[in-house]
Amino acid sequence: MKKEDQVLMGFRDLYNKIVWLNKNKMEDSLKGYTSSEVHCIEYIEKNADSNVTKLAESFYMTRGAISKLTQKLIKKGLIESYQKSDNKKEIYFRLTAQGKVIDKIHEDLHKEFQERDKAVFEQVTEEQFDSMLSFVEKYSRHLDAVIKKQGLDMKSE
Amino acid sequence: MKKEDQVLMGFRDLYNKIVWLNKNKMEDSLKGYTSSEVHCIEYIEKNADSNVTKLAESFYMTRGAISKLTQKLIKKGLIESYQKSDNKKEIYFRLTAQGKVIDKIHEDLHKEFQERDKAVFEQVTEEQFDSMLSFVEKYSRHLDAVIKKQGLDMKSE
DNA sequence: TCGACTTTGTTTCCTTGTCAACAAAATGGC
DNA sequence: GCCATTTTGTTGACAAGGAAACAAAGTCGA
Repeated sequence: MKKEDQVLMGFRDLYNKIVWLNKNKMEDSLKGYTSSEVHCIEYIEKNADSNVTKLAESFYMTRGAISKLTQKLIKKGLIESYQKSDNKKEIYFRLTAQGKVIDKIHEDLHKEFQERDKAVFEQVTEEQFDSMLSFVEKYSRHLDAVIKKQGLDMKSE
Repeated sequence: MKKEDQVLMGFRDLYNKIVWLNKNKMEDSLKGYTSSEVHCIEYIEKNADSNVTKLAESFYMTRGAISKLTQKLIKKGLIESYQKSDNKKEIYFRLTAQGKVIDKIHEDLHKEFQERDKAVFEQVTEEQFDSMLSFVEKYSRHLDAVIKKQGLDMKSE
């Protein structure tokens, strides 16, 4: 097998493992909240004026799904929506006090994960970090270009 | 932000992007087949005597989900099940001729993806490949240990 | 060998997300 | 300014996957 395949498959397996493990741990610690809900809360806290469309693009999900998710979070009292005086279409979100509590717990959990994996990262040299970061950025930019090109292609079909 | 966070978030975003892009392309080329179905076919072709449990573990999905998925693939005539004379419990899968056709198309598509991303991988040195592979392997083994430990912990609860 | 425990696959109910159609607001060319 | 187009968020029908309960087969210690 080619090394690029090994890398991609290795990443896939590693990523799935991390997601599975952290999801289990999180839904165990934050009972009553799914990992989707918590990630949504995290994003809203970190990004001012986030709305359905931005959340959907960031999570590679449909607007429909995000719309339902945010409505649920509003019903649960974790986020609230607001609008700006010069735009009656876009609807933005921010955390409520209760939402901030959840975000804080999630943040602590995140630190716990870091602690759990510290041994692995301690072995990584600065050069390795930079090398991986540069790879990720290059690849990501490349795919953005592909997506952009494809977007144009789709219109012409 | 710490570099380890940058790396992890970079990988997460990159991975989501790849999955989204390839999924779209695949379900466009292989109309009538979802990416889950195709991945299931791929796994069965590559792993002799695969069964529901092995598929579930490999995909980090429940056995229930895989059970339904394989039943659908059997109905579609893409895979068939068989048993061994000394075990009346385990049920294995293999591809039918039609399944192999789909697998072949998927394989070609995979080569197309490689071609699409060739430019990125050409810039990666042998050392970078090895460094990333070693990181992935170390991290993966570390998480396996965590999962194993957690498994024991759960029993004791 | 027998009975308790484990493993394997299936089923039912429920949640989550997609798809496609839609309404309302914003935008842009003329 | 007006009308066609685009953007934004929502909805309902549907499909995919998870959780839990289950039956049937296998395993293993006494």
